[in-house]
Amino acid sequence: MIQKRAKAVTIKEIATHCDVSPSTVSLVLNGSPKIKKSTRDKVIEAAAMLDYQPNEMARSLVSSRSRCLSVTVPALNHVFSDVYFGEIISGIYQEAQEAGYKILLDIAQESFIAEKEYLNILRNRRADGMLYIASTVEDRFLLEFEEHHDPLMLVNHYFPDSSLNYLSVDYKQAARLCAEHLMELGHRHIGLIVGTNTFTGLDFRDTFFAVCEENGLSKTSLPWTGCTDWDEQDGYTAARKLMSRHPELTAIMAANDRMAIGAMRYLMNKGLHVPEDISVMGVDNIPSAKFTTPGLTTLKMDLFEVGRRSCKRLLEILNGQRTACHELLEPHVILRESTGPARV
Amino acid sequence: MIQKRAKAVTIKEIATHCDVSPSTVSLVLNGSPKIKKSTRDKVIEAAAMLDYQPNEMARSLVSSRSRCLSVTVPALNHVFSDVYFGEIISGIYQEAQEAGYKILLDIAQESFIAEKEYLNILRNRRADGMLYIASTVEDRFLLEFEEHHDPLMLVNHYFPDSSLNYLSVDYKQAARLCAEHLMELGHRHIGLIVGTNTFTGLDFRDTFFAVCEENGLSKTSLPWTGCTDWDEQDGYTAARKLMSRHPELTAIMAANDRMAIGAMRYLMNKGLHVPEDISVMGVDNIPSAKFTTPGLTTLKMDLFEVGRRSCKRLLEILNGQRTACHELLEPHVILRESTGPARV
DNA sequence: TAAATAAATTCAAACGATTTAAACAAGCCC
DNA sequence: GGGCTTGTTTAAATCGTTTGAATTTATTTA
Repeated sequence: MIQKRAKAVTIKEIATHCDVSPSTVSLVLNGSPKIKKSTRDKVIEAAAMLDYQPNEMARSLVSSRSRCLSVTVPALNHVFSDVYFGEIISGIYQEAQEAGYKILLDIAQESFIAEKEYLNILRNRRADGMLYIASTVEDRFLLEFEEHHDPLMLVNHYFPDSSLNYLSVDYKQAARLCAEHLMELGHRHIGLIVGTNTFTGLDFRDTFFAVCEENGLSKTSLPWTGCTDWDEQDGYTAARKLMSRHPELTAIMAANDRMAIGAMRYLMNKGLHVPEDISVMGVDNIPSAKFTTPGLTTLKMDLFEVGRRSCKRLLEILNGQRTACHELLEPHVILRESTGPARV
Repeated sequence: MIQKRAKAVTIKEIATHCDVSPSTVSLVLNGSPKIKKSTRDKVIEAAAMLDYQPNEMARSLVSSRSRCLSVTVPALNHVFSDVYFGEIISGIYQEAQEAGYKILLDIAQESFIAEKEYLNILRNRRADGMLYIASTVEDRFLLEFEEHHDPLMLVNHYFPDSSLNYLSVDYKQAARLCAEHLMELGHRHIGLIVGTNTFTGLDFRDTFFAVCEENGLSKTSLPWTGCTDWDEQDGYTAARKLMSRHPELTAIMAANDRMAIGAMRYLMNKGLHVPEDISVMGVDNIPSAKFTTPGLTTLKMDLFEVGRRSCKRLLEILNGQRTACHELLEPHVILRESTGPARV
């Protein structure tokens, strides 16, 4: 037994009330200039009085535009609890809201992929466009969008050798900034903790090593540990692994702040002082990075802006003002207390 | 110039293809038992072959159900970045997804309230029901729902003296557990940091004091500071204020973990040791509470479950299996290292 | 075999808007 | 007064489904 709702005021009722046709009401409500002022006023007043709300379903049906955007995130554990995604979604929301669009949330879990829901959301007109945040290297299904050329935007990641639209922080540049910061402080033995399940993660790793080697560090003084969850626990475990095999390390570079925080926790548990004994650097500049003890040196990626601008670009594509988007944003170093000169 | 999309396969095309009427196709696709097996198979095969996807807009229009739920959060700064909301939303998503519902995101910002968007979302059939997470005491507009009796659920908060549906952690019980834990450790001078812009926050404060006083603590040994953002910065500032006026405090109780983390940061900056010099306790058990140094003693609220169950109840209401919901969940103490015996 | 019943399918009217082309009225010119 | 504009309004088609009533076809019964 489905609960029945009080039926809403329709355009037809306004029409009856004003003694005009439904078409006239529609025209007025859509601001057509060809309706006489007196009629217009009459209709507008009636609409306000009856508290008319256009039925969005009917509207979408005839216009085949739902004024909704789908935001999809990978199926990580409690994914919305991750500030990383939160910042991006906040940015997307702001831009969408200003343009009169609603946000439809989705998680790319098994059934989502198996049943091709990622295609269907656009096909069945639930959403006009799609923003896919931070896929993993396994999300190859996204490549299907290449042939279907639906309005899709990859947010803060990309697929190498594909033509899919993306807007992302420049992770190669990020790696370069991190490497340079640590080397300037005299570090020659740096342990890297990085997620290896994203293309941006792999880019970060490869570029980080390349820049270090350019500056004369040897591969053997650059141990690293890969992981997949990108969370505090990952960082904690990775730090333990690195330190047990390489006690000579004077710095740990984590490819995001949550892992850096986990690593820092491990080091302090072991009685090491940060940064006197060992430096720790993160990436993302999440809000809590400012409130760790010591404060975390990190990279500001402005994920909010990444979200906002991705959404803006997608809307431009939907409006035909643009056909593609391949854009990178610059990160910046945020200096705090967790990095210092290498111990001698 | 709006981009035009390749028009999708409709029920009519399947009909032509199978040489039956559109009605027959619809009936088959909705699993009606009154279609002959041979016809049924023919239609199903054709639908699969043509990769048919029902147009959800058309569907919603005729059924006046959108199979969407609106999730609304208060207009805090970058609200989706807050794990508190993230956990709840994750829980809501899971339940909704299993029931075949989509999630529509909203933020209760100025325009949302001024333009009565909160009513319109349900009126214009964008969503079938609404979940409103953690309102503030100022969100009195929600009371309008009382007379309109739309399917609304307040998630992890409530409005006193209203009949609105809610499902929330029991914050009075939470306050009791916290007070008892600290007093068992011998604390007699406890500073409280709490947001005063929510009813649950006010409940927490009042109950906390009541329990302490029941156990013989005097009001003067229980200073407190109110705030509104519930974040690390709030906790940091509040701790400073408390400690400068009341250096005799041996414990600080923060009404959520983010504020506790901020407070802890302040105390450590001042050279105080937690918990030897002063204990700190939080509420929520957010993931990073486990990775602070020292680990944060807190209350597990299971916000994911709060979200999941709120959504479940709302769906029950929508399905007519239930008419109201007023439910409280029990919190539990999570012992870590940030609380210890009061210094003497 | 005709009539009555059952099963399968189709018709046609919604649902609530938008939009194009047609209708209508008024004013002007010749 | 017929023909032409110009300015307003409206009828009717459309969007893609669902659904109760009507119709067709098949099966059973008398």
